[in-house]
Amino acid sequence: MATIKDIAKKAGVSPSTVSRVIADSSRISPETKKKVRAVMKALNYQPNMMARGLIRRSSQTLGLVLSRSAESAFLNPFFPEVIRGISSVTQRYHYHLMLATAENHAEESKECLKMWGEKRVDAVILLAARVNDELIQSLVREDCPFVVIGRVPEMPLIPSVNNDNIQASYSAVRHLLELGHRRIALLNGPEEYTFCQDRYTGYCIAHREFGVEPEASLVRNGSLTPDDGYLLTQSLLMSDTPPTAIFAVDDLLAFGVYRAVKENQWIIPDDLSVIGFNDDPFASMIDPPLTTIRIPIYAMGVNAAEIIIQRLQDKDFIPSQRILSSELIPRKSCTSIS
Amino acid sequence: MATIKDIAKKAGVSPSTVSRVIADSSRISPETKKKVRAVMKALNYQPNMMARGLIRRSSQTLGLVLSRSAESAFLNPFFPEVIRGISSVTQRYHYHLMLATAENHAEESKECLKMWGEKRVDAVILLAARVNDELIQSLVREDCPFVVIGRVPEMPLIPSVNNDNIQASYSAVRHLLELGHRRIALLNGPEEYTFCQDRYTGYCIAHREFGVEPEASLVRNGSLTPDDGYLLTQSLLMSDTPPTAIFAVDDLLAFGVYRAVKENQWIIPDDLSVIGFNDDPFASMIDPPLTTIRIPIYAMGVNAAEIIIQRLQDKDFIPSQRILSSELIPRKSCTSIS
DNA sequence: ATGAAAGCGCTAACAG
DNA sequence: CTGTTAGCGCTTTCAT
Repeated sequence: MATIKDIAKKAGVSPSTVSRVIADSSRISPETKKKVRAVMKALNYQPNMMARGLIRRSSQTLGLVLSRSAESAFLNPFFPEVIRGISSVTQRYHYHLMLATAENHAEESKECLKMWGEKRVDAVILLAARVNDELIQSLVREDCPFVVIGRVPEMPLIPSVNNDNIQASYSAVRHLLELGHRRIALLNGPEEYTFCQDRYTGYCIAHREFGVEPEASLVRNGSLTPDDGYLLTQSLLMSDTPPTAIFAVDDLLAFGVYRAVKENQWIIPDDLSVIGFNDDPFASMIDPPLTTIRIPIYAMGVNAAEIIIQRLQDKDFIPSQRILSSELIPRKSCTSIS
Repeated sequence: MATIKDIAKKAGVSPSTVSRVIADSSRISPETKKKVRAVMKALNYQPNMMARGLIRRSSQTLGLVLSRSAESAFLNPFFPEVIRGISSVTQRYHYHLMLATAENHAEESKECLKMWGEKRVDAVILLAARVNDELIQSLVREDCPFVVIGRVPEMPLIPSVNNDNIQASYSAVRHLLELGHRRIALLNGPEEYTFCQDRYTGYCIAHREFGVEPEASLVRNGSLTPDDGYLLTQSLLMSDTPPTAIFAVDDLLAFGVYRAVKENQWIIPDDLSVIGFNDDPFASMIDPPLTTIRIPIYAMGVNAAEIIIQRLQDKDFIPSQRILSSELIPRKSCTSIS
């Protein structure tokens, strides 16, 4: 492996000159540059990032932290898509991406802090389904630049990117209310997830706007799985006054709804309108195609990476909290009430 | 940030002693160790990996390379799952994982070679849907340790992990043949993907074993999408002698088959038996539940990481080619021919 | 059992 | 415009 010294010797200059050529310093004569670059090419020289990073105190690397819980929560489309978004930016800025996975919250924090402490990364991106206050505190304390994808405590200004869960949920429920529905069930995920809290909030706001008081018995929590969607729907349909519509905070839950409905010989949308969330690939394939909400996952990755890289380059860049808007995708699973 | 010198000073020893304590050298007295460790804890010391890596010539990092094309090919479950498998191993061995994504083959190779050339990674794992001979050659030439997930040229012994595509495809088709089917269509993916070639091979072997010559008109290629599954099936069903069974090399294709069949008022499995591949989460949710093949994605990640880390630790460890077996998951989409 | 010194490959004053 | 020098934080002979 050729080092800067090898290049220097072969080109008949000093190592510092080579270093300056690498940095494309303006105080090196064009001829020298050309000569040095020729040698670099000939020897297939590539700077050693450990040496360079050591002195520059930068690894040009971003860490992405996702706990096992986040993986299962955000499930399918989220994970690859957000990474694609992040990568597109890291590539553009010649940054790199390091992944830290963990089985649980404690591990997650440990891994993350370690990456930073060992100087493997210049900053981290947190994929946070729930508020991991402890980690956030530590990161702040240790002076590690970071950005959160998800909702964060509002008081201290923590850079973050999120989709508009409240607004999105509001539009879904409003859509149902406008179709005349008044008994709208909410199939929600675990309460500790911030996006579930937010989607619940949107559900309530829409109701109040239409002068309808949200009914506690119509709000159910479960895990974000088809099985729980199925179970929850079963019990809902069995009740004395079943809902005429269901808003599921995840398409996977909605798929469970479909199964329960079919088993009860009901028809979607005639007997029950359904809206999901996420626009899972299967949402358009199921019968009838599921009305759902599409969130800008790729863009969230892009924004998160941009925020943090900007923060890294401008020392006094003020990182923002960005909220990206989602989109209601109307398909065939909703109808107006007769 | 505390350095080894700070620790040394505070503990009243030399830097080299601290270094030995970190390495848990046997030639340091227990008391000294205890004392030094106490100081390390007090100052929250963490070794700087750039410095350590520079001298040890190792980043303790694995690179994972996946091209844009691979992402869309392996689609959904593959990506997160294989990463989970890899991570479980990297964590165990205190390695780290760096991701390199790219928009195309050329970029992919460039990024990969760069990670290695700059010494950001000690080795790389290739997620290869098609043989990228050029990259493999370069890696060999540059002496970069690597392992491929997918099929590789057999001649030079390249460490790799793959699932048994031929065998898996063979069992699926054999299953159909045993049920009495003789006109079995193959919905295949792009021919350049090695796994598609292999699944075609398995298809042929099963046929020959049953004394049936595979019929060219029953073999169709498309992209691995529901849309192409739909289109291909349409044309198949329209033909004079439609198949009685379809083997789709990906569940996504199979979902398209379902749509076409339904549109033609046929019934699965009564009028047409269907087998998919991958055991996508939806395979069990669709109606009727899809018989499919489950491949050990997580285990493939584990094996790939293990092979390469072993290779890194034992200089003369001979890396193997491992083929992991898949499993036919019988559900409700197949029946014997009347 | 511990310390001193050299150096991994690079950058960045400081000279000239 | 270019070279010399001094480290970045760590490991590792080589002494003692």
